[in-house]
Amino acid sequence: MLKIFNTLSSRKEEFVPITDREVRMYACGVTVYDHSHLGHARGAVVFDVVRKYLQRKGYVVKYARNFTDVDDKIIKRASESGATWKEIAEKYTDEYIKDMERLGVDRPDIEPKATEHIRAIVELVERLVARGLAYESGGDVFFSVRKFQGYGKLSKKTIDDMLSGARVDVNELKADPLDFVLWKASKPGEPAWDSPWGKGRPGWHIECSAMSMMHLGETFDIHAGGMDLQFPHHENEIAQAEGATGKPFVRYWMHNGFVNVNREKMSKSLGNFFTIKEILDSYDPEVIRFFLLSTHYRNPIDFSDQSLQDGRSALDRFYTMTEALNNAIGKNYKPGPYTGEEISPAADALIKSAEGFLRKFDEAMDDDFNTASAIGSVFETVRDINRVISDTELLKNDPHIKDALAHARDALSAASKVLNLFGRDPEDWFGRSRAKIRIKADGERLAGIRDGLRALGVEPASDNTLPSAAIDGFIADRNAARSSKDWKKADEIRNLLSGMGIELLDSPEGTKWQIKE
RNA sequence: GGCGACGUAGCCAAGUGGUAAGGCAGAGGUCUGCAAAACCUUUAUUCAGCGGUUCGAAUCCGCUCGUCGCCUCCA
Repeated sequence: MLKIFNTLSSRKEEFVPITDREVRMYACGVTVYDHSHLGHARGAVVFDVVRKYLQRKGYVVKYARNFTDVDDKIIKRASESGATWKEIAEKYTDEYIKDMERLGVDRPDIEPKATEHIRAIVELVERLVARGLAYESGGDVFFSVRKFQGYGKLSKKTIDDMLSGARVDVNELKADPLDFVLWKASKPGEPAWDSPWGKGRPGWHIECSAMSMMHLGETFDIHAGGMDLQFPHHENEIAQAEGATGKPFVRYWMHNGFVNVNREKMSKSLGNFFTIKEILDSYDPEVIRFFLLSTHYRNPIDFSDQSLQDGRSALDRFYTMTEALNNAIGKNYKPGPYTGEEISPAADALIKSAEGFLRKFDEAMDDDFNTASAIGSVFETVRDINRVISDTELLKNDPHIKDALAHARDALSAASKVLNLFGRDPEDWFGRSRAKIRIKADGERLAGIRDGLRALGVEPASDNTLPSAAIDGFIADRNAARSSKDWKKADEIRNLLSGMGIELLDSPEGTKWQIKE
């Protein structure tokens, strides 16, 4: 039974969708005025996993995530840079899509943009005006917060709290300081659309109410976003939607925690943010995804190089196992049909472990998408598999062990589809499928490496790269040295490659190499 | 000031009433020309502190301390 922590009730609730086998969900995306940072990535990755897990549970998921492509910050950015607001929005929309793709986030089914839904937005504002919940003032249209029963039910605030909270927006056009804007009159040069109240543009919260209801219906299942969107953004969305329809807007509200830096929220205003692009310069995208999923989505997660490096080591462990497993039973080996014969204890234990793993994985995910716990179970299975493949006698003599290993691999693969982690070919993870190796060194060390390579008969390119194929030659040289017990030369070659970040691994099957970042 | 979250080993992190998952790092061992990996053993008698409820609490209740977030655009 899937349980979801619902912000509305502040507790875990059993998930029951409105329509039997269908789930309609909406996540607040980004305002496209700048590069996206790790914090933005967290929400996208987390809700991507939510979507994939719902699919594993057999639901047909209709998933929408918006782009806010008209907004004060975009306009400001445009006036600073000389580009048009549209160019700014398009540039960062494209960039976000690319970033997310690299992080293994699938495109949502619907990616609505505010500017493409002006008509729906205007209609929603009109409905609110007609119902007496909104009023026009000087070309702006405001929502009358006090007229909406239940304002504050999501963020657990009362009207009094909000007033005593301190800073109230001073705007003489508002009838009440608590009111918020639905439609803004445009100043000359700003983006503008026709409306019953004159030329204007949408306010900050109305687009999400309008677009989600248009694509998913007036009541839908899940609405997600960052913790900081709870108030005022989502509170206002509820007021707008329920004010207009008189129906419940959303069944389950989900909010993800922040990415912190030194225990403080990563944010533009603090200037302590790392863009996805720059982190991808130093880390494999899967490392970032692993890092973001290694903590429960509602807890804060502290960003540091150390955490990322730990994640990389953990993934190394996983893919080392995968490679050994592939060597042991073959990459494409599938278990045969069960013929009814008695199975050896070792094989039986491994099959039970694989089944136990899937059960634990689903239990963890059923418990409000506990990816951290789910990943823990993955590594328990990794150890069980390693235990078996390190026992060469067992591998050789047990007729059932290959099938058992294949079962375990299948179980992991089911989990891998949900997390979109652990699913790559080890060749790719270890960097062997790259065409070129970059020598990460400079100064004297670089010169030393170049000399060493030249001595072995390979001239590095001027951009300090060399073709991956050259490594095989070095390995052959070293193995020739090893067979004549020329340990000194063998070690020289190992050290030379190690100096440029390439590690050689000897095994009975031969020597492999991998890049250690 | 109001509302809320969190505090588990050297680090990261699960665990919401039944006696502390997992990852990283460390130590010893097996294997190995060296190295790496893997495996075995080991690393929290204890879950910020103090009280309380209970046969039993990291888990429930109260208080204290500490950290953070929202209340203003923010994932």
